[in-house]
Amino acid sequence: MHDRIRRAILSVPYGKVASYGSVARAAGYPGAPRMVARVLRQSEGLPWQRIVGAGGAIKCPGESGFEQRFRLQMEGVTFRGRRVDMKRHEHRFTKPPRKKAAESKAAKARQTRAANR
DNA sequence: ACTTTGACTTCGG
DNA sequence: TCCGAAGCCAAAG
Repeated sequence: MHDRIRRAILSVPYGKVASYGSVARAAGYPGAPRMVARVLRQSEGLPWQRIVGAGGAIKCPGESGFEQRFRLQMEGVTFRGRRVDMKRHEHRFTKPPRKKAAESKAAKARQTRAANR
């Protein structure tokens, strides 16, 4: 399961961010955002700075939070006060490791809607 | 085997 | 906008 989460995190492109919840869902574990955080701490070599709290909030405590913010800005991510400007940098997952007809249909509908919007 | 804890989320006040 | 309570999952103690 760590792998799924890890891959989901790695799939977040440079200059974009994703919420713990999003990553969890994308990995196939909706309702387990806390594990995402756990993986981020244990596993090395991950773009941890791209993972933020719901609404773009920096959840890392102390210095880490400051560093995260700095790194994101380095990637061109803009901030709206204390949070990331999700309107521009929120990454939308596409659930790669999922292949059920119903789900891909739903995903497609979602993307269509997003495109229209 | 039980309780505590955490880089979370959502809902109310 | 900020703070607290409840829900939730897995790893540690």
